[in-house]
Amino acid sequence: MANDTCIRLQADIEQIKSCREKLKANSKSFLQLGQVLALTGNEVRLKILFLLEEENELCPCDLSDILGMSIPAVSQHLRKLKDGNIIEARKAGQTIFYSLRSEHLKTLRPFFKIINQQNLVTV
Amino acid sequence: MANDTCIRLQADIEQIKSCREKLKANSKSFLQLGQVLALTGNEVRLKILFLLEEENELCPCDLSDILGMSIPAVSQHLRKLKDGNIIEARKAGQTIFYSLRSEHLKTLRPFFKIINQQNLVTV
DNA sequence: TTCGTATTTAAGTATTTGCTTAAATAAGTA
DNA sequence: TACTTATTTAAGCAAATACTTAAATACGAA
Repeated sequence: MANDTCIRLQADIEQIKSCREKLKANSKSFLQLGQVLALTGNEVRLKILFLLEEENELCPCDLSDILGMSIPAVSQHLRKLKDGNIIEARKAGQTIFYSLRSEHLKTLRPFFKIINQQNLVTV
Repeated sequence: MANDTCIRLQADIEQIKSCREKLKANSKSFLQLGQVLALTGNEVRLKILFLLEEENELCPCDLSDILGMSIPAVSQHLRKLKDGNIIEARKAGQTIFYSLRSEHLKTLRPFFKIINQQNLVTV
């Protein structure tokens, strides 16, 4: 950056200072929550998470069929969710079942609630 | 897509059908919520929303100063949030104050709650 | 061992994102 | 009127994203 003419003449210096401190105090939260929201902020992944909540567990192959997209595409989304510790894998023979991890349910539940509520309203 | 060998032999056809219907019934929600989450799934924008909740309203110039980034960069984030109907603008002379729109507070509140809770836990 | 199924990984590519710098608006002040 | 301040817009670009196809891995059955 390094360019442009600010801060404002009438800026409230105390307010700005206080805001900076709030950001600093919560920096960890912003990073962590931001990562989770970035993962859920994709329609395909949001659908996958919703389906896992509904069905308990699903495999890449079934998800591919449900979502109408290629298996590698689904697999890559699953990997991101797994890397983000939002889902976990259970192996059963040659099929792998994915399910939600309980740690992030606190964050995810409100989304599912909104989806289900809007469904009621819309119908 | 059109490639690859699925659906699974042991797939539960009824389950797959039911999942497809659930997605269809909620398609509007997935689109709308997905868009909101995509906007919040950026650390800078998450911070902006958090600050607007805390301070009620802020202008691009102050945000630029608080966040330590250029004014055009901030302005472009604000535009996205405004296009997504998450924030609104109030003009006061030559400065423009942005604030959260009440419609999406239902979606956003849980995030702020998580941020504040984690802060308590971490400290 | 060979074959088929389920999944992942890798490489390639078009699109999107988030910044930069420079220029354009818009509003108040001298 | 010209000048400063606050903001937006536009163009350019590097990095990230989300898919594609092809190849690799893992497991089970014949």
